[in-house]
Amino acid sequence: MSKLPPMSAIRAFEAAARHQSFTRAAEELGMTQAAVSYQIRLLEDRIGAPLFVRLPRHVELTSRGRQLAPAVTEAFEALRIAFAGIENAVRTVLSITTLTTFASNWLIARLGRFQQLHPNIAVQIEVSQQIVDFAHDDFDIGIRSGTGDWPGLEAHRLFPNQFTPVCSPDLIRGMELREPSDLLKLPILTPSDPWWRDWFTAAGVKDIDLSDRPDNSLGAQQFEGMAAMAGQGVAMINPFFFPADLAAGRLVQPFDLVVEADRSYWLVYPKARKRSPKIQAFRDWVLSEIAGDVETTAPRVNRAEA
Amino acid sequence: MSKLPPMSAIRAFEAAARHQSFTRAAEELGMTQAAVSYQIRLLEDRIGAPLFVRLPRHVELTSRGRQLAPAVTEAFEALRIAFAGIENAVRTVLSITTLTTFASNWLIARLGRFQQLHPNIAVQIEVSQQIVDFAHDDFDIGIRSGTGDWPGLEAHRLFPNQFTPVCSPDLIRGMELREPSDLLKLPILTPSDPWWRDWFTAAGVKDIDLSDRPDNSLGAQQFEGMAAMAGQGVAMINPFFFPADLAAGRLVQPFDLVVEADRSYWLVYPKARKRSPKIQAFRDWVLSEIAGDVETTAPRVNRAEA
DNA sequence: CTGATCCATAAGGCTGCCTTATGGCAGCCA
DNA sequence: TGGCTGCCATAAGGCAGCCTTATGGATCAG
Repeated sequence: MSKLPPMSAIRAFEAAARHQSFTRAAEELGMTQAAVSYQIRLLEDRIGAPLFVRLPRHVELTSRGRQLAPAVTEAFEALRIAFAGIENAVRTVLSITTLTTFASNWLIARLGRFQQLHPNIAVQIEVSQQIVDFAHDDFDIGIRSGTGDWPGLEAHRLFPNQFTPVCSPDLIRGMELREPSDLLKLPILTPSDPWWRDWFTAAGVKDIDLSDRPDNSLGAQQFEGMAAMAGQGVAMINPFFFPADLAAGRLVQPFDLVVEADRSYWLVYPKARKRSPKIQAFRDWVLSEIAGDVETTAPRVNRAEA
Repeated sequence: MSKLPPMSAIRAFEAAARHQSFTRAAEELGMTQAAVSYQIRLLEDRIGAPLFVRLPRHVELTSRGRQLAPAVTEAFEALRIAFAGIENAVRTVLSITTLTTFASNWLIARLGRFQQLHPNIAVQIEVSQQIVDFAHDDFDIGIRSGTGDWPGLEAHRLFPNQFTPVCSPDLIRGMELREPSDLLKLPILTPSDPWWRDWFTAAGVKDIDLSDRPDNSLGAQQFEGMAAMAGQGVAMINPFFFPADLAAGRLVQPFDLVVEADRSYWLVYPKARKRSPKIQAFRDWVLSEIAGDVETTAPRVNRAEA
């Protein structure tokens, strides 16, 4: 394969051929006329034949120049289109990899507001339970659970991974719930969830056995919460997923006790891409949404056992 | 029009994408792996998104890289083809602009030998009476008449522009030609040629009048010479155009007197292209052909009046 | 004849790019 | 398991390629 002449020279030629003018080409390329003249001279020396005929006050392509110019311009046009496409995609497509829980319980319902704020950003969401490696997969933003120490990643804490039982106020109206164990009198939604055991343990109720209770396994906390609001029972949920319902009283916490894992939800992205406008836009939006959320009451927190 | 990223970076990307390896790309481009890494980093920063995923022991294109690579490779392939075509044409096509006389009386008949010597060089001949400006028209070599002082052009003197009467030996067999004026007893081919007047003047024969003689105006000296060889009369020709015929005696010079203009035939080409192999080949061939020609006798020369 | 325009050329400086050197990482092989 | 190897990242440093500035020539417009 014959080696190409220096790219900068080809580029100068392409612009000069299009404009039929070194001066105009220099303007387009953001350099001086002398530089274009130099580059084209370079290319002509390399090829071994003149590409431009120098006439007073203008230049014309020689026959060889005319032979070369269309192909070169075409190639550059293809490059321009390709890079414009990429740059456009980079600017307007925001790809997010997120945990299922965060997607279904928080993100999906609010994404519309983000899109209204930034109608020119198209959001692509990939839901995945395993933490993706930004070095392996090319995502802009990730939502993940952990302790926040990922090297090379900028991490913003969203909210803790914590749980507390909630139910509809109607379900317990007139009931006297003095102790956590009183909850056992009520229907338990998804009793197989290990958080139930952890919560009762933290509440001082040991060795409860929920195994004989009917288990619906609704799958997403969002559904648990909805079932709870419908008065079907007590759900073990992360209150951060239901700030509005808790604030409005559609859901109530019979006990303040909240059990918290040492892992939190984090929004992360590569440190190197901190300046990307779309990343900033999404990060700022998520953080402001959450700031709005936590204007609900801050519950008492107990740390879960490892 | 969005500005393209630096060409050197695009080039590095193209090679790296093809090889799926920075090291291999560096080899192809004749630089180090570090340089390729630097250039690709540059491009990624410019675009604002990674193009390669760095994995242990190899790299892979990201989705955006995969989107970009084919278009870029295609564009470069087009450039490679275009430049290969030009370089091939420059190497193998030799374009000559030549005076009509030289073409018809000297060059055409001998060109076959040059092509045998250099079968890979295609010769393009443009015949033109006016001197072309190498700055205006893109010729490799010119044959022109003059004094040899053309700025910017390398000039090789081929032979003088000189004339002398010649005829077939049969035409004058048994005749006694003592003085130049004796030629007037013979048929004069193309008596309207001003060289006749000049020659007779140089020979001391003043005020001849050839205007009443039949004028065939054969047009090319080659035809004049052929007519003379056929015994049809005396032709005024440049002996350098008939070295072989004069050497073999098919044409004879009744008088040694040769009239010479102050202009000669020159082979010229731009000084800047002195190193071009095809130009060297043609120049050397022409000069050696002429050196072979002038092994004929050197005639006595008189300078023509201005 | 003067000014404007466009290109060529020379001189000079700077910075962009490349090289060298080193380190990390992971697969490979014994 | 541990050394070896292949591949890439990164830092430091230097050099030359390239660009700018300045000037001149040529031509055209007015």
